[in-house]
Amino acid sequence: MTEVHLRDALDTLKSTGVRITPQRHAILEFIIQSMSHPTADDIYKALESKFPSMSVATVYNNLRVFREAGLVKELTYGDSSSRFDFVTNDHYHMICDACGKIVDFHYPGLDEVEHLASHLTGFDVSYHRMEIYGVCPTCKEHATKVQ
Amino acid sequence: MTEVHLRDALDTLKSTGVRITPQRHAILEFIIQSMSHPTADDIYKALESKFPSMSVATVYNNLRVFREAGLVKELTYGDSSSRFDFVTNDHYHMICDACGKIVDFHYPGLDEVEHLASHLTGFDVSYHRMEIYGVCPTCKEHATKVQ
DNA sequence: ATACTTATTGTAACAATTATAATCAAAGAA
DNA sequence: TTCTTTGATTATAATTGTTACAATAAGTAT
Repeated sequence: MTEVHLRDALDTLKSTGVRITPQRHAILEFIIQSMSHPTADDIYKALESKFPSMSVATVYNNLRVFREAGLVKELTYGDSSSRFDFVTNDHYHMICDACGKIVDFHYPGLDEVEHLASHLTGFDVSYHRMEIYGVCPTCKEHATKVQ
Repeated sequence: MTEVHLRDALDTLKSTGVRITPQRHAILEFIIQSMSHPTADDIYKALESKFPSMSVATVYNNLRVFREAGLVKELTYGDSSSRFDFVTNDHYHMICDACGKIVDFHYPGLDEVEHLASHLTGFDVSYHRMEIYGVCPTCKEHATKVQ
């Protein structure tokens, strides 16, 4: 699964004339196989043993390249730094208010909402995103133990 | 309408023991009557004629106070700074990819999605947010003219 | 090989936000 | 009232995520 995604992603890059460097390959691979919506710094730290001389700027540069190619989405929440999510099929995010963990879940597209919104506002809709906030099972358990 | 909201908000603050200073009153009033989801800097600039000596820190401090009291929500998008939205009844945001304008629209709560997500992930849900992206009527018109 | 383009690196700059310390204002107790 | 305490504001320094820039390195094509 991961391999298929990676191969597709590399094809997409190649077809748009973007050179595939070892750094780019590694960053992309990390985002795809990591299920954790990493920050730029997460990626930087995860790869520094493999690429000791890689600059943070390279991570940011390439995240921008990937974003422009439509391969990753940038997620900004209240906390300091952006998280990056590999674009596969439609899914939404469940975010724990206590520990910040992000869990994906799938739901059939909210076409009806998009249509209504478009009708009400006159916008041409391109996409939407949704986040649900709450407390994850682990934090719930912890909270009840603490009491 | 605005006045009612402001009075309610001040009551909420009073009931939680938060002192209502002239700055707080002005910031709250501005957020409520402004329909534009202002940034901290927008608020600071808008009030500097009224409070020439007010510090940016005061704006940030009080936005945090209001957020903790549940009066405002912080919205973070890709762009640099957070926007602040007075909490009234459930609504979502339509955002223009071209000019960044944010337009509210109302939609009956997405209870079904919340329930499914809760069931799938085991989270206790507290709330959700959704943004729809697209191109606003003004930018559409402009784009066609430019061609 | 040579020239040309593109990517990476290292570092400086920037901008939003937060932390800190000092001053100021309000509220309560004596 | 005056004193004391608490909380708010101010001004500024520090922090942090991100971007800009110039120099170097690596590919690509002629």
